[in-house]
Amino acid sequence: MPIRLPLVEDEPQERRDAARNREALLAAAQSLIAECGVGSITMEAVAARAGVGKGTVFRRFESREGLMAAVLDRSETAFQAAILSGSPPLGPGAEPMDRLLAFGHARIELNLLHRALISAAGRAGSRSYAAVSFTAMHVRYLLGELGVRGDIAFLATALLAPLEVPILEQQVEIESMHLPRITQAWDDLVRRVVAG
Amino acid sequence: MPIRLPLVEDEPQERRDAARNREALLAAAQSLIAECGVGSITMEAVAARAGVGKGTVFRRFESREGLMAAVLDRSETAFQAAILSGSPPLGPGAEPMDRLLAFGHARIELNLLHRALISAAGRAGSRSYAAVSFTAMHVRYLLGELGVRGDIAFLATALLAPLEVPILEQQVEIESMHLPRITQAWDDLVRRVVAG
DNA sequence: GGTGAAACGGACCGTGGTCCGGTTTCATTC
DNA sequence: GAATGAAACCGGACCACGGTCCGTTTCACC
Repeated sequence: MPIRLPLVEDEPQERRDAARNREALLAAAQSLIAECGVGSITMEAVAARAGVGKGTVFRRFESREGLMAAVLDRSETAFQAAILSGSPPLGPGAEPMDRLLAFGHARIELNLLHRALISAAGRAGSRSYAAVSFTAMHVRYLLGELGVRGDIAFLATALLAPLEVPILEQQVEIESMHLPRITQAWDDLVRRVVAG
Repeated sequence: MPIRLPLVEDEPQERRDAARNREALLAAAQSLIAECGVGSITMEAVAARAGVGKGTVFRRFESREGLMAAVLDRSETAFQAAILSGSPPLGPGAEPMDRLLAFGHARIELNLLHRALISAAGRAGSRSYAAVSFTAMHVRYLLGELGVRGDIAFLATALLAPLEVPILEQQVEIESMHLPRITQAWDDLVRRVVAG
């Protein structure tokens, strides 16, 4: 029997039933979302499908937003992996400008694809510390590589802000903009910002 | 007795009791918000203070968001008036660039000031058709005056997006940016976009 | 198998939102 | 200026769902 060494990132140690329940809950949530849509699933339904009590759901995920954020996390992780170690131009190896534009296009499509889930995740979701951090850091890094002068942290935020779900939704639904126009206009914005 | 001519903007005619109740509800909401904060007031409390039933609140304002949006509307109207007919540089008379920068600064401060209310108003609030329309139209107009080429509708949105409450909150609370830095960085963004 | 800590579950609560029978208001008519 | 009828409004009981609480059960370790 292996002795459990207390490593650096040794979290408070998740019990086996807890881990099983978390997996069951995530799977239940995912399948229910696929069936009924994000908006019309209830926490009680998720708990029932996972075969646990409602209290357990809130113990694991804090809130509805927390659960949604956890579900969202899977695809978001894949996206991060594509950036960190995927193929160019999204991944490393391409010119910074190409990477930046590729990033924007991917982000737009992803945000539109998961907009219901992202909205439901609210502040716990892509806006959460880790996700914002990663996304913002990546854009900041690319802006740095491009030799952009000025308040890079704010400029990164400014480039990302129009890609956020509420704004994208407004463009698509109220202004009747379509995807090609948005991506093209965003490219133009990037070039203006980079050109300085 | 004056004959009621069917004017162009003749709405379905609000009954006197309905008007009275709407005023009472708005006043009640405003005072309750001032006392307890936006987050902790309930629709029932607003109804009680206004001396009406809960059903009436929802009849008049559709939803919690709708009520918040209605409360917000007052200061928002004043802001619009300041732009349309106030003194420069916010109002007409100044150079377009000065007006644009003044607009941004005012918008930032207003969004931070009313952030709780704006968030509570959600999609029914400053994001609503009329408000977005006005704000976006004004920025588009100024960009046009400045001779900016390109997709002006998108560029206006892109300039406005980083001023939205969730992003502003993120900057202030997580990134620890302070107001002067934000306004200065936004000015820089504007100049880059206008310079093309 | 004993023990303490952690997780479980479902009854319970508060609040946003709906519904519908009763009431008020207002234009019209006399 | 009183009667009238119908549309609009009112109110509070009611519902659904997110979130909490706490007695009970399970787990990991000894």
